[in-house]
Amino acid sequence: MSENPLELPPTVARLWALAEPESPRRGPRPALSLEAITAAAIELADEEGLGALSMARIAERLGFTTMSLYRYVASKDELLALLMDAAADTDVPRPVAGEDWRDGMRRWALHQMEVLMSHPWLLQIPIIGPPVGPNALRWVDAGVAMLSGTGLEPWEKMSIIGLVSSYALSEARLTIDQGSEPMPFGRYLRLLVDPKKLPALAELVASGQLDEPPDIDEYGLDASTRFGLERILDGIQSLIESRGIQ
Amino acid sequence: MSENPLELPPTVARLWALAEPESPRRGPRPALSLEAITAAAIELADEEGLGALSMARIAERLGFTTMSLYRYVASKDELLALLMDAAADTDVPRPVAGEDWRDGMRRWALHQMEVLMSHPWLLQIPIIGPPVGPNALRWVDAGVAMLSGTGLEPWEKMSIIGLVSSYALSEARLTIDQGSEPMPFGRYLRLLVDPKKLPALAELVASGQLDEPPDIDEYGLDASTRFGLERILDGIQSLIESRGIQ
DNA sequence: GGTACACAGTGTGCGTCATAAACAGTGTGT
DNA sequence: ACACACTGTTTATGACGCACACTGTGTACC
Repeated sequence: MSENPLELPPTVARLWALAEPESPRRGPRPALSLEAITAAAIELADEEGLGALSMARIAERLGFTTMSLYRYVASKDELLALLMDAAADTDVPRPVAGEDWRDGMRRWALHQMEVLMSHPWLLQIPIIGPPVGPNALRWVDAGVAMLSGTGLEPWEKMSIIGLVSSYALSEARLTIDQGSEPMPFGRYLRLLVDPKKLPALAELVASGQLDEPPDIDEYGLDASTRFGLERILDGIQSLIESRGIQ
Repeated sequence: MSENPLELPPTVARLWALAEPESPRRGPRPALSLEAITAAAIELADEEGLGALSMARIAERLGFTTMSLYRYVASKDELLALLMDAAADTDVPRPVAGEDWRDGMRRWALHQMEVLMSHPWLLQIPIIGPPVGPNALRWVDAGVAMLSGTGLEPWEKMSIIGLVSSYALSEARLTIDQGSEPMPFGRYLRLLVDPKKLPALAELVASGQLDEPPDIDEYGLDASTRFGLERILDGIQSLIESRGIQ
């Protein structure tokens, strides 16, 4: 493992060292690598979910013993952080000629949800770190690129990236969770909402609209998710227009 | 434990049974209660965080042995679901005369973030269920009440509640996580962003705006969080105005 | 070329965890 | 009076993350 000249926190240093090959050292050649470990872990999680992702199970899948993994990662938490970035190692949506910022941002968000939902276990990882891995920053850069030409301030662009990302994450999580819920939300409401105690909500329930089966699109998302995204994009558009640009 | 005439999933049934006293049964009087268990658990989590929240530690705090808790909850996961709803047992912001929908929604969101941030361990709970507990639905009802008079469709109101809630949750989590991060995000970017690989992001970094210390308000929130919330509210406003109401 | 050293991988064991199952005592129902 | 349902306890299990010591391997140094 290379040195840490930037004095980054250890996990972040390891995230970035992934991209740099090792120089030869004393001792036996490593038969394992961090890449192999993360690949096996992702495969296992994809097949059996986060609950199956123990150090022992990962090591077994690689044909090694549990403790050997600790030569490569400091802890399981560090491995999880590495997995989050590794799972984002996909093609990133880039601006297309003639496409406006809004269509670009929408595409960026939808694609992010798609990636998240292709690894549902990602959504259950109990730790959060800032999105500073190589892949995470590639995604951020692509999102920022979608906003070029909007005339917004740098800090505003960064906030927008955060807003849209967090929406993508929340909605991906919600979509996945609904898939395993024994009862649709609308039915819960119908059974539980007492008009005397919850009058505003009871009115919505009485409309019957909350009972309708979700209208699922080609991304696996429902109308509510699309609606929320458009509201966010409307809000950003409102700000851009107030700047008298575009 | 009372019966389940509505045929709700077990955890949801237990969430709502909290509000109904037990009729006398055979056997010794229970010396424990679900209320006592949840109160002790919240107290322990508030003091020591989610990591300290084992069944053994909760039982010890109550002066009982671990396995006794299982007379009251089916599993630790069920207890966590109950805790999520119990922690939301606070005063709920209600519409105020003369306040418009936008101010109401902002207040609703900010107050939600405040509650979430007062129990940071809530943000780390690895399971998600739909917000169908008694307290969760009280909050939802209050949010819906803020939207009365907007002329929006019931399903649209429900989507907006979801959008604003998920934003509150995301931002509360982000705020808490930043508090324990060894390095500010701006500094990570300055160290890691190579203009050749990440040109759009590098431009933002070069502006210097991402280095500025966060401007924290009385809710403990930064400018970026407030900005994102206003964009969401702008988007909703845009929709309401497009309906020719208000 | 020989020896010291750093390294990779293994084996062992620890403390902690959630929870199954059996047990003992308690209070009601018949 | 006895059967039964209930509360809380005890005992034990399998699983987990990871500390630490050990063995064998390949390089660095003299």
